[in-house]
Amino acid sequence: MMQESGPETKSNDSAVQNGGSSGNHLLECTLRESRSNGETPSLEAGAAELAHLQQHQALQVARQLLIHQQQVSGVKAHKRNDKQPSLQVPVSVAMMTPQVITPQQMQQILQQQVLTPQQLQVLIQQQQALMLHQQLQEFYKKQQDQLQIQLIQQQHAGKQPKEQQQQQQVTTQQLAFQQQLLQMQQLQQQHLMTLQRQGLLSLQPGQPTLPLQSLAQGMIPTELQQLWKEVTGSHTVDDGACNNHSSLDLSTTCVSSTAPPKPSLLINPQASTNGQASVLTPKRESMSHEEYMQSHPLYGHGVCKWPGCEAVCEDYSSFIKHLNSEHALDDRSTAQCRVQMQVVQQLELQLSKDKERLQAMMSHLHVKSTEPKASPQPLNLVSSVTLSKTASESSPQSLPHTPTTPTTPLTPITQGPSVITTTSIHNVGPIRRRYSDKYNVPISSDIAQNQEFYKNAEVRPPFTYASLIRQAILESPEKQLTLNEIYNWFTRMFAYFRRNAATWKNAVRHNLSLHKCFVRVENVKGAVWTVDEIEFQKRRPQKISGNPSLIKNIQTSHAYCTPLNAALQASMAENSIPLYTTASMGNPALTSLASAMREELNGVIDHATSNGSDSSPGRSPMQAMHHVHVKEEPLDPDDNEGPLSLVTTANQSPDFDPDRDYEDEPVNEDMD
DNA sequence: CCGCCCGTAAACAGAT
DNA sequence: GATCTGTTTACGGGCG
Repeated sequence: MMQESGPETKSNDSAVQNGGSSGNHLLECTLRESRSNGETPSLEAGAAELAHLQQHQALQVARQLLIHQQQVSGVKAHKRNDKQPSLQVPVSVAMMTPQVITPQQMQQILQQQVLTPQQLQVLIQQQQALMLHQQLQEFYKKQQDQLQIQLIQQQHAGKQPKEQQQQQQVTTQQLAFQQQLLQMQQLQQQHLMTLQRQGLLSLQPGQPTLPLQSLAQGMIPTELQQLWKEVTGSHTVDDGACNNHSSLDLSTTCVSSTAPPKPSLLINPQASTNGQASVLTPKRESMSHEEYMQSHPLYGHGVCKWPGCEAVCEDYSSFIKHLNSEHALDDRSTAQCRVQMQVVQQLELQLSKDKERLQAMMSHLHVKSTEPKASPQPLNLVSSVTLSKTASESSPQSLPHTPTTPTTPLTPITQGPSVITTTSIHNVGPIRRRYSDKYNVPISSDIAQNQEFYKNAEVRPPFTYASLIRQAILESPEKQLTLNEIYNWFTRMFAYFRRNAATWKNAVRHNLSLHKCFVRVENVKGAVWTVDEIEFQKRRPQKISGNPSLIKNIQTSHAYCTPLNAALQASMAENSIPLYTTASMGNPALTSLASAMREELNGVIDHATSNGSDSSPGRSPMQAMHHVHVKEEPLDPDDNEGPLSLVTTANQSPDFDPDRDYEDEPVNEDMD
């Protein structure tokens, strides 16, 4: 791991001359930056100076809020790098440099493999936040310039008039400034709110300050509160320990932080006078021990945060009193606690699912995660995901990755996000039929479109051996292959066939012999196999082509033909969690999370009316999947044409080493 | 229930 | 003799 945050921070520190040794580096830096950007060094007019000071203070407060969101993960990781080493470096890099990372830089980071999936996610989110921040700063700068121009104009033009006039003018100016300040603040608040709603703030894995309650309060209060009321009937009772633990568990699970839970980012600076929030602000040092101890995860904004309670408690002691009286240990609170645990479990599950997804995505991009993987033996994607009937105990370790990831990536990253978002996911349908034969092109187009996916994810292709063999032969220049060449095609094209060689090779031979469509042709140097297309077309009578119900045979039998999204979808479905996609970046539909929890708790799946969205091609892959899952859309045999944008290189990627001895991997390797 | 398809396992034989 | 190649049989699951 590279440790770039150190020098970066130091340079910033040394540059700060204005006595701001409070450790608030980012704030200082940002302010310094803004100052150096457009600020006239000296404004002599007293009133104007005052106004400017006010403006600056307001800006400072506003910026503080903005910067805070970056600080939370960045600085904290920096300060407690002993606790969060994994998050420290890249995040700090991103945070210390108030710039949006260029695609090249991002790619470099990816290629250097310094990012864990969590870090990557954090980074992306922070980049978005940063971009917003930059836009805001531009706006502020303009505003500042405008203000300064006005100030200077006032200064120069106001020399001659009477003092009274001047004062009046100053007052007017002040009012105007204040209005502008207010406007800016409001704008900033709006941005913050937007960020928050989009989950960019509170869903950051690196942000240790937003446990579930914060989510509930800050994000979708009505949803969650109502959910609680629906589930629990009403509210009351318990000592809060259980709930507390659940939330803490969640937070620690998510971000490995021991920081006490705190309410979500406070928009209103006034609200920061509430003791809890001070942890997030530069005032933290000044917070007394007593105040700190009064930061109860169930208490915030003068309200009891026990789910469904919302009782107003004037102070901490009254809250404690309320807690002990209303939320004492009894059946109801125990039940609530259980529900809360379920909520937390679902969130954790969701997290692990997203981690898996990220892993698969990164695998697809040939990016090896630096995240430590405890399991030495490569776990099949399918086995780890699809077979997750016991997904609740699926550990993040069982993440799918490709141990046989080719050593020479063919710059797949340059293909951009469209590779992963649209194609692989859409085309590799959840309830994938085994494309055999008759469906004309699907197999070739599917393989071509998902080439990278199949090459790197150990997912069984949803085709029969016969179809695959035929495809291999037809892809060859002379439409003929030796058995060994067929083997090589399998291992080259599909990561899945780099294991259990004895099994699938036997199957290949079996199929070659069994099906009349495969014709063995004696050659000078041995024998080659060709395809008798007529026989091949004869193989399957017409009945299949019009029968889409075959599509389930894989999922229901061995569940090995379901590629990534299918697996995830299945896994999510099994756990009644709809996928909210973080891959779509920007709108992780939190309402769906709430509805997911509701479903989980009620044991009812009723998504059909969730958004009433039709199956427009513009929907996200996950939405599409969800749609499929919910409505059991019959799969059109031609459905794989979809909004595909992945056009992987038609030529075969040389990222597979045919000399490598894939076939000698022990068969029992996956017998775990 | 039957027949078909498919995947898997395995026995066997011939060639290298 | 070991391995590869090719054939054949058997079995079980899914599905119509």
